[in-house]
Amino acid sequence: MGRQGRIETAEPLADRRIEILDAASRAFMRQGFAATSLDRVSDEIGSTKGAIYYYYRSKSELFFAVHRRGMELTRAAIGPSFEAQGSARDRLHGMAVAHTILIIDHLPYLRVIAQGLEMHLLERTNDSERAELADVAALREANESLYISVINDGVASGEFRPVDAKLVAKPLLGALNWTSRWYQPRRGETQAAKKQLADSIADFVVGGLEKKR
Amino acid sequence: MGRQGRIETAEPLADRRIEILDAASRAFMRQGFAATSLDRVSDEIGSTKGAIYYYYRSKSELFFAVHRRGMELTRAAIGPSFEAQGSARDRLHGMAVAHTILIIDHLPYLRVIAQGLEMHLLERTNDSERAELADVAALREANESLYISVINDGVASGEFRPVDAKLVAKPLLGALNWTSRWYQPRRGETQAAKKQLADSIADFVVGGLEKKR
DNA sequence: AGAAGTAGATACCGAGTAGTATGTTGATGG
DNA sequence: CCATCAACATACTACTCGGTATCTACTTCT
Repeated sequence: MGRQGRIETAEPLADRRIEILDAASRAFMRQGFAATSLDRVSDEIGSTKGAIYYYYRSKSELFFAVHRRGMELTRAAIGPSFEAQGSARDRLHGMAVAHTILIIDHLPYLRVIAQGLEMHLLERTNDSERAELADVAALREANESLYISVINDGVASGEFRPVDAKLVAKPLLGALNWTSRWYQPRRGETQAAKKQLADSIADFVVGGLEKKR
Repeated sequence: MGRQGRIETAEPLADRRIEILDAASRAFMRQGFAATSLDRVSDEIGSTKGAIYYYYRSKSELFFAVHRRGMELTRAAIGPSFEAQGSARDRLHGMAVAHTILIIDHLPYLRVIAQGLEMHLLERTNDSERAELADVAALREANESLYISVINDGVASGEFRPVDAKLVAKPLLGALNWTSRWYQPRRGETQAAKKQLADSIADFVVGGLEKKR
């Protein structure tokens, strides 16, 4: 078969597209969407705006692509623990640990998606942008629904207090996502140190649901 | 005594300044700092840029003023429960409830401060702005330290698990602040409904600290 | 070698906007 | 009733930045 000249249906994002996304995520993380110029994004990879516009049709499309990738990374990180066998408590704990370590390891993407899609994008926007926005929002909700589901499992099994899962998922995700706001990368931080941090946070969110007695 | 002609030493922010701040907080909430033009802020009060520049020297100064007011509102909201007599558990619960209700009732300010001072303001900034930024950051830390303090009280009294208070305060505040991101004002929401929501969230964060046993 | 496509670079335009300089109006005090 | 000042409004400037139109170097296929 040799090399594939065709694009796979899964379309694994060409290297250059990822390089641009990485640069964009760093720039958006530091300055936010509105304050980031495409010139600065392209500077980040020693290139010019032309390179970006070759791969993305607009600034918003680039922004959405960063969000999409962040959501997909999140889904990939928490999925395994969600699907694992075991108690709801352990599954949730695993999800929270994986989520937190993901934030540490991919801070730019995760901080950008934690900032949220700024709302002015919702206002004056064309159809294709509106569709992409709905799409990204769906990915976000899909990830949230994994948490809701495991919370409900824990309530059903009696491991957790009887809570409104949809409601409690909000502060739970807040506790996790907040990490992207305060965490500052430490040079040479060991994997064990990351794990310890993630465990602390996971203990906190799981504890918020467990029965007392 | 009649009406006071003098400004109090505490300088309770003249009405017009608050009106401008309210408008600015709404605009910044919707569009973020960079994407909000001062023309739009002044439109919000049926005025023009001139009015804003009469009271504030720059867009950043206005932004800082919104932050400052948000921090002060927060401090005023959580202070009483913090200083109350009683168990650490109850004090923390009271702080979390008050904090959440504050978010609901003053969403624009609280969402703006939850978004954080965008970092590009830190970069190319003059001395006075740098000073204001440090000032607002100090207010934020002061509020956080109230939470840290009550967590430590609970650990000392044995009510809470032995945790690193400074670390655990992060997800705790994340759980609370996140409310400003997902909460959408409900017309005619009763005080009881607000309280119920706030209780759920407070239960969650307190539960994250209590001993299971 | 030539043709055609790929992967950008460069130059430019028009819209939006922070900040400023100056004009205007109503109230106040003498 | 005039001068002054507070509280803005208006007009303008300088600059940034998204988007586009055009140009160029390199590669691949024939």
